[in-house]
This record gives sequence, structure tokens and C-alpha cells, in this order.
Amino acid sequence: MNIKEASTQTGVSSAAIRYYEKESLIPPIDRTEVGNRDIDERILRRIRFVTQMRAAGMSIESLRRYIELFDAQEDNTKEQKALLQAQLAVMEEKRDDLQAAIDHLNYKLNHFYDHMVTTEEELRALERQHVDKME
Amino acid sequence: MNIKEASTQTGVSSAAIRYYEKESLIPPIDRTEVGNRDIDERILRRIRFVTQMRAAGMSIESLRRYIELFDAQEDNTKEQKALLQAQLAVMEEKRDDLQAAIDHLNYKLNHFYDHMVTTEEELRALERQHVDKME
DNA sequence: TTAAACCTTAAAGCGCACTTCAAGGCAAGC
DNA sequence: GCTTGCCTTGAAGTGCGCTTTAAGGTTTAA
Repeated sequence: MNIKEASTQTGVSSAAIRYYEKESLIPPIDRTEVGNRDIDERILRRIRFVTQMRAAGMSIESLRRYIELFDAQEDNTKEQKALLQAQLAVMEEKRDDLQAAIDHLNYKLNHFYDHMVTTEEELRALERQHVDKME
Repeated sequence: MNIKEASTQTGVSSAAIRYYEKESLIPPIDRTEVGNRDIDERILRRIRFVTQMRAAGMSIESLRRYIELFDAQEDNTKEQKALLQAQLAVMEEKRDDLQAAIDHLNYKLNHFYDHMVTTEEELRALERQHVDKME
């Protein structure tokens, strides 16, 4: 499979695939006789893994170190587990921050519906809410 | 409160606070007689709101448009609700992507413990797993 | 044989979100 | 009066993660 096809299959641009290879986020890719990249399923899966971790907010540098450790021949099980757990902790915190922001926006959205209620108390609460609408 | 104190309280650098004001992510800040910023609780809350949304992955530009709409005098309730819902959808998708990546890493972490099991079948499964350790 | 459509590399360019710098002002303490 | 420590502004610089460009090679099809 050429790089164009791999790009289509993964949604990652050809240039980005080359960039990932250069940065060692994916293993060295086999070449055809004339020097063109010949991408197989294994590489595709790696590209998708990189995409997923990038989308999860992992930097190129972290990802490179992470992959380096996992690709190493030596048995780094302990370090690998520690790294996995550290990365998990980072991502879980990120997820929780995101959830907090979602809750915040949901709270604001729910308070829009107050415009439909009419008791005195609710109108006063609404007024207070309106002033601080952004917070 | 001067900008240094506001920076300490929010964990946002003085330069970033100035930048946020320039980009209209926070309202124009009152000045003392000599022209120094005098930051109050309302501004602090805004800075924290901006920080939270930034951490949730919202761009400066999106945030600026969002805040512009919410600060407007006219009653943009419909547009505001639509914007809130759109932003919520983006963030929920982001959260789900993050969760998928977390699940992926957890799966890998759990498979490390297979190194302690010993039945033939499990060893064969482990072998297959080992080859694709990165995926 | 020439154009189209793919590929290669190295290097330069770009947008974002700040950070840092330069040049200067004000207020307090020695 | 001078140093310290805060502040101001505008402009330039920075790091990341690609994208684009330039210059060229190969293959296919008309």
C-alpha cells in the first residue's frame, strides 16, 4: 500500500505519516525497489495508535519516549508498567477536567430553561444568574 | 489586587492575563490612577473560566466568539443555547476519545499481568499479544 | 513524448498560544 | 539619590506539530 492509500485509510496526511516516521513514532517503513514506502497493516495500526494518543493530548515527545521504551528489546516490564500507569493518570486527570468543564456548561444550559418559569423567587434567582452569566 | 497577585491566585502568568484581556477573553480591567490593572473577584472568576475551557481544549478564537455572544446586550438566547450545545458536543466527543485511549492503555496494562499465568493456551495468547504489544 | 499522478528528500513556512524583551514609569526603603 | 520591585506597552521571539515548497524520480496512458 502506498502512502496515499495509507493516508486515506487512516485520515492522517501523507506528510504527517512521513513526519511520524522521522520522529520514530512509527517503525521504519519498508520501501519498494524505487524507494517508495510500502505500508502494511502493522504500520496502519501504529498510525492509528499514534492518532489516538495524540487526540488524547499526548505530546510527540512523550509519545516518542513511550514508544521507544516499548520497542526496546530488553525486558523493561517494570518501567513499561510505570510509564503506562503514569500516562493513564495524566489522561484520567485530563478526562476529569474535561468532565468538569462539561458539567459547567450543562449547568449554564439548564439555567436557560429558567426563562420559562415565573415565580417571584425564581425570577430573582434568574436575575442573579444573569449578572454572572459567564461564571 | 495587582496582576502579580491575580497571577498567584489563578496560576495564570501575568503576561497571559494581559494577553487574555487583549484578546477579549476577559472584560476590560479597571486601572488605578497610575494605569495599573486592579483585578477584582469577577475578573478572577473569568480567568478561571477561561483556564477551564482552555484546559478542555477550546481554542482562543472559539472562546472569544463564545464570550462575545454571551456578553452582548441583545437577547441571543437561541444562539447562546445553540453555541453552548455545540461546544458541549465537541467536548463530549473529546472526552469519549480520551476515554477510548484510557481503555486502550488499561487493556495493555492488564495484559502485563498475563506474564504471571502459565497455562499453554494463555502462553500462546501471550505470544500473540507480545508481537502486537504496541497496538 | 509528453502529461498526469504518484512518489522521494530537505528545508522553509505557518498558526497558535503564549513568553520574553526592551524601554520606561511609579512607590518604598536605605 | 539610588536600588528594588512592582507596573506599563508594543514588538519580537519561541516551541509545537505539522504543512508547504522545491527539485527531482518513476510509472501509466494517450
